This record gives sequence, C-alpha cells and structure tokens, in this order.
Amino acid sequence: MRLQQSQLKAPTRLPSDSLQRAWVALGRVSQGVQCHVENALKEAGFPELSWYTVLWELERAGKPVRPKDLAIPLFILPYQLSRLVDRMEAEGLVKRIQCKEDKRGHMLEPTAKGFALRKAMWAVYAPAMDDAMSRIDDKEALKLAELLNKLGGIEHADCGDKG
Amino acid sequence: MRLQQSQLKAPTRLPSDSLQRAWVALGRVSQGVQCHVENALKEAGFPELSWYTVLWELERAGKPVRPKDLAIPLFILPYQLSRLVDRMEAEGLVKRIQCKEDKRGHMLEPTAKGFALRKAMWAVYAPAMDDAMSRIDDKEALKLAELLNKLGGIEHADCGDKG
DNA sequence: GAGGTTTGGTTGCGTTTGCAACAATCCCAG
DNA sequence: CTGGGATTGTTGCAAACGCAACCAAACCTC
Repeated sequence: MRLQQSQLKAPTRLPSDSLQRAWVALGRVSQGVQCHVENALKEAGFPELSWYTVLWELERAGKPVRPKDLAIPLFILPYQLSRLVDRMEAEGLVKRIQCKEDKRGHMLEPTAKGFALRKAMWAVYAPAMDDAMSRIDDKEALKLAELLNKLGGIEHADCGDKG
Repeated sequence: MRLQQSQLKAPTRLPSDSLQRAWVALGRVSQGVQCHVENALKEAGFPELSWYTVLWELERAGKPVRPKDLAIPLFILPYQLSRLVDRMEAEGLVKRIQCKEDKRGHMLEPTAKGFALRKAMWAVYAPAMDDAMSRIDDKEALKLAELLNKLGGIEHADCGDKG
C-alpha cells in the first residue's frame, strides 16, 4: 500500500508532457532497435537474443553459475530461466551440473557448442546493433546511456511477480 | 543484400563502447519501466497496456478505423492485431463494423465500455508512468526523448516479418 | 472482363509464455 | 535434533504467440 498522500489529493497524478514524450519514445525506439537485432539473428538462422545473453553471462563468469545468480542480472523470472535452460540444454549448448553445496540447485556451464554459438552470434549481433544505433554519434550515445541509467534506478528484481 | 564493403573487410563491425553502453541501458531501462507500468495495471485488475493503446488510438481517431491503419502506428503485425481485437471484442470493448468501401476489411470502433475502460486504466497508467520516470526532471526527459527520436529513425514497419 | 498480382485480414498448428501450485532442500530457533 | 519457514528450482495448465498458409476482395493489365 504505497500510495502517497499527494495521490489521494489529486485524482490522477499526470506525468508531464516531457515525461510522456520520453515514455513514448522509449517504448517505440527500444522496440525498434530490439526488433532490428532480433530480425538480424533470425535471418542468420540463429536463436533469439536471450540465448546469447545467457551464454555470454556464463562465459563472462568463467565458472559454473547458479541459475538464481543469473536470473537477477538477466532480469528474468526463475521459471522463465528454467525453461530457457531446458531448451538450451536440449540443443546441447549448456549443461546442468550437480551442485554439491546445495542439492536443491545446480550449476550451469556452457558447452563447447555453446561457446561456439555465442561467438558466431556475436558476428551478427554486433553489426546489427551498430546498424540499429548508428544514427547517434558516440557523444550522444554516452549522454543517452547516462540519462537512461539515471532514469532506470527502479528496482528491477520484482518484474513480473512483485508481491 | 545490403552489406557495405567495409563489412567485408572487417570481420565484424563492432559497435563502439558508448553505443554498447547505450544499447544495454536502453534494453534494461525500457524493460524496467515498461514492466513497472504493466505490473501496476495488472495489480489494479486491468488488462495489459496494448489494450489501452488500441482503445486510445481508436478514441483519438474519433471515427472508425481500419485495422491496417492501426497496425502501423501501433507497430504490431496484422495477425497480432487480429487476435488482440478478437479478445477485446469478446470482452465487449470494441466492435468490428462492416466496411462499405472495402468488403475485405472492416472498421474498428470502441464501445461505451471500451471508452470507460480506457479512462479507468489511465487513472492507473498515468501515475505509474510518472512513478517509473520521475527520476529524471523535465529538461532531462526532453533531452532523452530527443536523443531517442534521433536514434529511432529505423523503419518500424518491418518488425517481425521483414521480407 | 479474364487472369494474375497485391492487399487486408484470419486461422491451424506447434511453440512459448504466465501463473499458481508444487517438490526438495536449506536454515534457523528453540 | 526437530519443526516451521524461507529459498531454489520445476511443472501442469490455460492463454498467448509466431509462422506460414490461407481466403476474399481489390486492383491492374492486356
């Protein structure tokens, strides 16, 4: 119950016009560039970006990782990750290996095939990203990232099943 | 076949570090704020944002609209809209009315219930949006919108089924 | 005005998602 | 060491999605 009293006074607290513009632009543009990249991957016969991200995160860690430690930075729900790993494992891209310290869970590790796929995807992903984003120059990109990060202080953890 | 020759030379055209930062921030932040608003709607027992957007677009037009004229600004695929309308019609929120000039298609019109829902949703949507975005001030929001719009020149029309 | 192409929209089918319920283990207080 | 709650991860089911195939009307050309 986190209603501010300001909210009780005013029937609806309106976002300013500028905020609304930013909101709309954010939605459209992020969908646009996201889509551009996903299409590029699909056209090249690759799986979707989330697969890449999982593989990359595992590779970056350099050692087996618990799903829960992946779910937060990936910003996805546990059951989503569970099924994503199901599919990736079925394709032989990652392995679930037993976890001694905590028998509930397991560790995730990319296979050789997983490494290879990640690399191959990057060869498409990178140019596509560049392509999608190159309308702004470096300085603008930095400013954009800064503004977004200021905006994005929201707690990401509770997306999808907040309690 | 729109490969630049620069692409043939360099094995992969890397996005600059700044672009990558902007890309990552864009993905996370947009997901975050989007999610925040969707959650607010869900918690209030309302349907998802896309329903609102359809209703709003219809209301804004002030007259019956063809699906195709909605699909582009909404940036969704025809079959997605078709089924979205199916569900909304089933809930009595919009009506498909016959189209004299073109017997393939039809016009979409919000019902009274549709109008009412749109308004009710806004009472949740607006504060949620404000809430999600209020970490930046008006000037920053304007700058953000500007940068995003510069970035977002990408043709949106071919998202999902480019040929 | 007959035939082919394009446009507007829908649908069957297999896959993926979201939710809520579940199981298994861990942790901690007493 | 024992019972209650918290954590970690999975799953059954219904809803939603993506794709490709499809239908019907419109348009265009000869």
